[in-house]
Amino acid sequence: MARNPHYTQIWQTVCAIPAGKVASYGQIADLAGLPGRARLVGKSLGVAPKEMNLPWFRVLRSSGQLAFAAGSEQALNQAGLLQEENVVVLRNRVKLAEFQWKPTLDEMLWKLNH
DNA sequence: CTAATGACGTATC
DNA sequence: CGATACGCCATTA
Repeated sequence: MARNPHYTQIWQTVCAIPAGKVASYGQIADLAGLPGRARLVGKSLGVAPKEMNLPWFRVLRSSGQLAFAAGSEQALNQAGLLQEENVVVLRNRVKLAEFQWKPTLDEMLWKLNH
């Protein structure tokens, strides 16, 4: 992997997002113990090896918009993957009020125990 | 070392 | 809601 600053921690957090739910970059950064490093989360996903089956598509902007430009390959791909998990995507954005992941203590503990 | 960059976020207008 | 500006920070040039 491209060195190892905090990428592993971020990947782990992303993996903890349950199917059918989404999280924002800032939220992931925060949960990973890296407040203010939302951009680093994006970079981490960019360099993440596909072999680990990372649910990168469950990560979007704080506004609910997909991280990619509407109409782009990646955006359409992401939207499709999300809808496979019952997540509604309209105009390249997701209704956070309904689908944003709210980590519970059990899930946090599971991640820590991992 | 300095400058630019980016799958971001918040505040303004 | 859209367009800008600025802040953040690891990484790259």
